[in-house]
Amino acid sequence: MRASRYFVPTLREVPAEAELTSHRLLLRAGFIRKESAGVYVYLPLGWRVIRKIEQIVREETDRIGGIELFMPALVPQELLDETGRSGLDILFKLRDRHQRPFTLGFTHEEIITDIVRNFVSSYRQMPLLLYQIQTKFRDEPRPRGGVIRAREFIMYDAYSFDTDHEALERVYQALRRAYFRMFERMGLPTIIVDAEAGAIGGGSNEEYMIVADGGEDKVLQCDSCGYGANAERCELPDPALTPPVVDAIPPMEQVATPNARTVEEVTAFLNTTADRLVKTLLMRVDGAPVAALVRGDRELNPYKLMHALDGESVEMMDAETIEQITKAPVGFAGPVGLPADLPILADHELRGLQDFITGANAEDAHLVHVCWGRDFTEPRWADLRVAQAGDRCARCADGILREVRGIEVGHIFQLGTKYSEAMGAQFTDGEGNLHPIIMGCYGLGVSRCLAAIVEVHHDKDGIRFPISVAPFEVVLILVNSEDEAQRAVAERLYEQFSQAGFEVFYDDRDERSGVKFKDADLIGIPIQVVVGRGVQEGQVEVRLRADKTPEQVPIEEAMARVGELRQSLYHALRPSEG
RNA sequence: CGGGGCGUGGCGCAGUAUGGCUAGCGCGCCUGCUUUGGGUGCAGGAGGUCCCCGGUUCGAGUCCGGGCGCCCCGACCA
Repeated sequence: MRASRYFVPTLREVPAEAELTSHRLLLRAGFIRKESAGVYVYLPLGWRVIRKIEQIVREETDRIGGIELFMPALVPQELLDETGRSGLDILFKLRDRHQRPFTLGFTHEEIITDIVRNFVSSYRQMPLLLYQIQTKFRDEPRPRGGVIRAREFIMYDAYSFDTDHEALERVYQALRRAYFRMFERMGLPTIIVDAEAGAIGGGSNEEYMIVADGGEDKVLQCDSCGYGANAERCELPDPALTPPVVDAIPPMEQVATPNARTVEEVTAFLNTTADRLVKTLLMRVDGAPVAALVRGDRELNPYKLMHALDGESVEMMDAETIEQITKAPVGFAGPVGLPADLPILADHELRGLQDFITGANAEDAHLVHVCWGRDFTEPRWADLRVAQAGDRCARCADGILREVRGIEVGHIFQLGTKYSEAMGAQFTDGEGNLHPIIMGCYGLGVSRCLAAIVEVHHDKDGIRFPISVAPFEVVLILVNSEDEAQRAVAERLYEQFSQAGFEVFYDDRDERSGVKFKDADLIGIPIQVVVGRGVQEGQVEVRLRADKTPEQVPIEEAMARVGELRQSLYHALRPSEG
């Protein structure tokens, strides 16, 4: 491709809207352009990268027997009604001329299940692994970081259909390995972590994370066994604390704490520390009220509460109900004197704590010297609090968790029968009995990968693309476009490289060399061939974007040398397993 | 949804407090000359509903009211 006839709108100055490195570079290098909040144009260079990512994902899925199809972006709302997802607040909704409601596809479990329930009815038709690469629409509350979190984005989504859980486990593991291969080929170093399923639901699921400061997710990782989990999921071990002896503890007493509601206010007023305090959070799990207790300096993980009760949804209780149940304004709830039928769960860390302070269920009052077992029924113990850096690992004896930021680039789920049961997708087994199909789903953010790649591979001058996903493999820079000798050599090399099947971007523009060098570095094409004054001695310069150490090469050997470099760059990105 | 910030040629910004003539600057763009190994220099030029609507005023980019859009932090998140 000749730069003089291509479309690369690079910018010298960074648009004020961009904060994140990858966002700034993608805008400056002319890869993307914002159309609206979270809505982007992929300009020619950006689109080439997207297509390379797609191709890698295709190859790796096809390799394990995946079959590509393409589903509509317009999803009839009644399909989502079947699974109860039509009310999600992130849906873009619209109506056709007959007022029939539609949703723009935010993920495609319902569509694929609809297809499968109509065409798959026998165990002989499975296993089946279908996938697509398509635009997804989600009306995110807060789009962020360019294409990191967009409202319209490109996603790969695969769906597996099997007759039993062993087969699901097999295909899940196959995808799990295929994902690692995909990310390695893109030059993305990922870690895999346990995760929450969110609105997808189903059974076990894992996320692929790129460790990067710009990441949105908090990830905890064990320094010893490597166990990793999204902070919203991360298990903590039961510290198995021995309860203190209650005999010597003074009787429970109510003290006035005027206007002291928050942990900070109460501890300041009573001149104590937050770890002497027990927070009582009133929640609803599947709509049913429940009280959750965590130490004053800890944070409740609502998902853990939900899982402890085998629930499917969790929310904070509204203020009105709280006041009804505690007979006090919000901020003074405590476990003592709550209705007998209200379940109370406590974080197992609290087992080692007696003689604590807690809300009195009365306005402007707290209780001190409170003991469970003595002053209220012993609660049910569970892992309820949010994990944080420094906590012990739940999976090994002596590991300590550390915290990193991560960009979620993939998420794989064992769905089980959640969708097949809701939508009546059944098959007949060898004995003629009907069963719900066992499903899995597997998502990968294609456009988010573009941002993640830049987030990982850049320096002060611009992007440094791994060759596998670079918009072009080689940039050919004609230093002085007025110099006939240089131009002749560059034209000849361009011709040869193109003939030989290299993806070459030939900067033949009538610009000063500085402009071309700056642009080449910004755009990040991995191999640079500079045709400059060296042509007088019959030489051109070959160098890598990554280190820019120049190498003088005779013109007639340039292509062979570039070929070697190209091969070694691809070689470095070959997948290590599977 | 809560908090903060912003909206002026393609990009980055000044001007707004204290209303006043043809709305400025840098980059980019066009023309000519110049320069040609890291965003050259000089000269000339084009390009603007000052986010929108309404109001106050002799006069509004600037003041008042309402709305819209965008960014960041948090909540949320597939």
